[in-house]
Amino acid sequence: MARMSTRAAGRVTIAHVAAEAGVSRATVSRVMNGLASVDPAIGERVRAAAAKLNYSPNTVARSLAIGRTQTVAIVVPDLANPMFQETLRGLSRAAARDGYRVLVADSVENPAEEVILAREARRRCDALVLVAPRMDAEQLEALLPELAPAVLVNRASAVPGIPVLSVDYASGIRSIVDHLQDLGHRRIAYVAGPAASHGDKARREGLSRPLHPVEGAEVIEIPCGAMFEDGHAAAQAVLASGATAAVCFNDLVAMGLLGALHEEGVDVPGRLSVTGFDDIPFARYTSPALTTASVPQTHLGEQAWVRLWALLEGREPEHDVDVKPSLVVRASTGRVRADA
Amino acid sequence: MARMSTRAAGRVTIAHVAAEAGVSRATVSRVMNGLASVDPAIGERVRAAAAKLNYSPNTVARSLAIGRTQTVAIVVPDLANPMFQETLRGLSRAAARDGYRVLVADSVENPAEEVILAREARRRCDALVLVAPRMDAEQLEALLPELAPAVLVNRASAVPGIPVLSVDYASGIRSIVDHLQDLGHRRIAYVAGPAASHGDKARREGLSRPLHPVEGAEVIEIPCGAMFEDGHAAAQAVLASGATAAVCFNDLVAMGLLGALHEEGVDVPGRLSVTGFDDIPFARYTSPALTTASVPQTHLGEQAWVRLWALLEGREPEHDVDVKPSLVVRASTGRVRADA
DNA sequence: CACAGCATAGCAACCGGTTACGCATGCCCG
DNA sequence: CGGGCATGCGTAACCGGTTGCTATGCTGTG
Repeated sequence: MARMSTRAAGRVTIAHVAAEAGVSRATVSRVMNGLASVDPAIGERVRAAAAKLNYSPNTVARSLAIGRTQTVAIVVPDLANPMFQETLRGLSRAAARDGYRVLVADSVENPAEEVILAREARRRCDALVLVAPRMDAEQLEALLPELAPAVLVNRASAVPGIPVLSVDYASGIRSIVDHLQDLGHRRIAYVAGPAASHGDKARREGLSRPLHPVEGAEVIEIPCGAMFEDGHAAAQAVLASGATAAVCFNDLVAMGLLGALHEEGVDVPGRLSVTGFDDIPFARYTSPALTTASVPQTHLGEQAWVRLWALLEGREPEHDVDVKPSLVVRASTGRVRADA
Repeated sequence: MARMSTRAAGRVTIAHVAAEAGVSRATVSRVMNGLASVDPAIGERVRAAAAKLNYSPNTVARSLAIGRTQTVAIVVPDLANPMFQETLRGLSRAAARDGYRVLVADSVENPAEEVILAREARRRCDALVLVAPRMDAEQLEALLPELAPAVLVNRASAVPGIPVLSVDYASGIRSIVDHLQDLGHRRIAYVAGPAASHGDKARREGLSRPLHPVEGAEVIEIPCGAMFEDGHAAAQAVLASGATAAVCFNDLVAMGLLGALHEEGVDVPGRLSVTGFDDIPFARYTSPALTTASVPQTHLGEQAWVRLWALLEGREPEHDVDVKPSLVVRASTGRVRADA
């Protein structure tokens, strides 16, 4: 049985239009692309023929001929994660403004798959945005050159020609810790992320080098993860740690923790202050609203496009970006209690 | 200056491999596609040549030749909305399992743009998933035939050959109202969605035909919207209405409302019960956890793929789906207070 | 031993556009 | 009035694969 396909049975091609208008295919092509040096009268005849036949050019054929697909790919580790969704959205909207479309590939948190996907996605498109916080650094360096033009989001690398958009997690964490210490907190729990992740490593670094060292300050580390459930499950350990504040790996973990604390009847921030990281859209609407460090992920997606666009146009891309997250104080943090 | 492009300077083509292996391009093609009737020895030589030259076939050229792109498009009104993100994720993962990739197009809530986008996206791909809750019904019917193969998500239509995956919003709302009435609520506020949307119309229908009519029951309608801010802004109106329960258009509105109520110090569910709709991943982690009607959007995305896949393979797609949302009772609803 | 029949690889057309090049036409100007 | 040049369109090659048809060589059989 015949497969349904792009090549639908009676699909009208440029040859049909040419015949209808009584000109050559070349002329039709020139008219469709608005190229100069075609007689206005003929141009009109061609447009009329195209309209009559309801012609629209075959994108694939065009791509093959001109060597560009007008499409870029983005590879993310998990489409369920709000951060990557934001990046995708920023990229998609920015690219759309320049007439480009976006192909998504979700590696479902599988680093091995990620390499395959990146290669394959890149081959289908003109350029690639790679978001791979878990990928082994060495493997990444080896992979990057063959992906160009490409940009790397959310982690550092030093491959020439590959723009990097990174987030200064350490500085973000420091501003959070600073804020908590200002409120009098001394014993702080770090509800940690996935051990293998670049982001977790960077956050630890921030914890170990406080901005304004304070007498008697200490950080207790609590192994956790990156999702709601992880935060929810970590509640007991956090409470048992004797900390007066919990600095969570990200907003999802913080929300999971908040949920568990609410179920336990623990007062936030009275008994325990809680902070997140990322400032996902939902962070503003938790109860209490979440204090967090804002990472402008949508903006990173847009900036990724700006750089890809420069590379595609043969221009020099703008300088790399290293965003400093900004502290957003909401209701989930408060002054440490006198009796604590 | 030469543009960077898919056609990189020294890109190795099938002709190079053929030359290297001392065979024709046709033979290389057959080997690469694992077609029968090629001498094992030659097959090995070709594979060796391909490996040596690091050859990988040009996807665009292949697509042109075989008339398939192995890509499907999805058009959504707003990539920031968790519901559409879920659909995208379900689609993307299911399609990936069958070797297909997904192109996304975000109409940014612009119905006019939506039509253009859908046409264009469809032309680049083998098939289309259309999520267009706001699009005018007449326009939709006119558009659908030329999009085939395609499936329509989240709304009804009767164009033959276009599978539909719809959600029975009315039934979902009825189960929520039922639940509230069981808890003793009589005066219920409906915090409404966008007037133009298909979903809002369907929900109203559910409200007007309760499952188990109850003496003295009444519904007060409060105009609102579909986002956090809308729900947040509607808090005063809800409180002023004298209702003991608020049925929100969706989870986002409910979360906005919960946030405002928390700020006002209003006890939920003591003073006011609140329900959402959709059961987005965050609904479980609000405080209090949100009672809502669960719409399996990821599943819809997967089912969309199953049907597209059938159409692409020339098979008869499975019957249409009309999901009945299931009530998920959490902590944001409770028995009406005696003194209310 | 001759010939039918089959397995295998190459030729060439094709997918549907784009574009370098060349030819024909007409205009300007010497 | 003729040469030069600009303009405008068609011819054909090309993008990089796939595939129907055919030619060749080998095997098996009568």
